[in-house]
Amino acid sequence: MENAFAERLVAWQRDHGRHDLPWQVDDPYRVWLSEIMLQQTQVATVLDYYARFLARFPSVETLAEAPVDDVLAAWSGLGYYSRARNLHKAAKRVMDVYGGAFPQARSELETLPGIGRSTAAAIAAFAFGEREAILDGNVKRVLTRAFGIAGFPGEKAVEKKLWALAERLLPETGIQAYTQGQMDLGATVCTRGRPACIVCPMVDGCVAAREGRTGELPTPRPKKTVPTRDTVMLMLTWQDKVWLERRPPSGIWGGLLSLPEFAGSGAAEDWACSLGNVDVDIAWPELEHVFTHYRLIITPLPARLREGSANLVRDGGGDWWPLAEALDAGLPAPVKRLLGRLAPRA
DNA sequence: AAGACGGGGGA
DNA sequence: TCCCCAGTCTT
Repeated sequence: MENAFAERLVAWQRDHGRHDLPWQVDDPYRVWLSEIMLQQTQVATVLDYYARFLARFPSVETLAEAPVDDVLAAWSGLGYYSRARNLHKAAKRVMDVYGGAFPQARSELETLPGIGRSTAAAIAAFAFGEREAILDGNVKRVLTRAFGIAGFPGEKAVEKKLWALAERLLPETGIQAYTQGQMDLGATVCTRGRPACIVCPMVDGCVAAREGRTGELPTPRPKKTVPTRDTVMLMLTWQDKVWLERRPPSGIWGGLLSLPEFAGSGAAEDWACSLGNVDVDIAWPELEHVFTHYRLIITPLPARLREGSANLVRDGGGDWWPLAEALDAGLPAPVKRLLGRLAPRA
């Protein structure tokens, strides 16, 4: 083999990789089962389930003949239960279409339910020695770091680049050791949190190690657009005072003074008007406040109490605050902004 | 308390 | 074709 990457990896796998995993056997059924279990689950967790599952369903035939509920029961606790349903479907297909013998080609394995490109390649390589590239989370981490590939690997263009690279790096021989080596290196050395670059066989050419970027690579998934919540804040004034309420000690703005909130302007108006002679203004333009986990859209609704029950009560309590005093108290930033706009006319 | 994980299925 | 989701574990 002429590429140093594969050469080093295979040598490392021989000396430091894992050789005693129960699915490192010459049996496509066991290889397949392990690859499905390992899809979203780590080795340590899989070991137990794998042994029990195999005891209950020792062959693709017994699996195919079992009721799907039994399969799900054996899977119970592993999560992602569609994996178990697909496993059962695939077992039936292997029996019906292939007479119980797994197909050998990656392309054909890929047609079975629950088997995508990477899983198909892993089965083809481990069970049949086919020269196929895998691209699971471990490989993505190793490749993005070693070659300094930025951009979220789930993104189409980045993933395409990684697949091309993975195929280019494939050795001519020793596909099992090479494939296992990538998985082992990613799982035990090139880990997400604190990669052990000091013992890594690839550290010499590694872009991330050289440039101190192991913390940035692989590029994390872009933050989900945070959900949006809407609230109406009633800016109720009486003489030169504003009605404020103390927020609960925990949660957002815990313990701060804030304006009373309502789900809609209707609810806010209803409450305000129940207090007596109240003028409700037209709502002010919406105010957006961004938290780490959601966006809050605030509709400020100004209202003035002319006369009536100034000793009003709302659950959670509240008080009339002279505007100047309120502005000095602990207030959420957007509430302070709102009260600031109120001040000139108070 | 949030992100990782591979494939399926819906848009 | 692309994007979002799922269920458990790890950090």
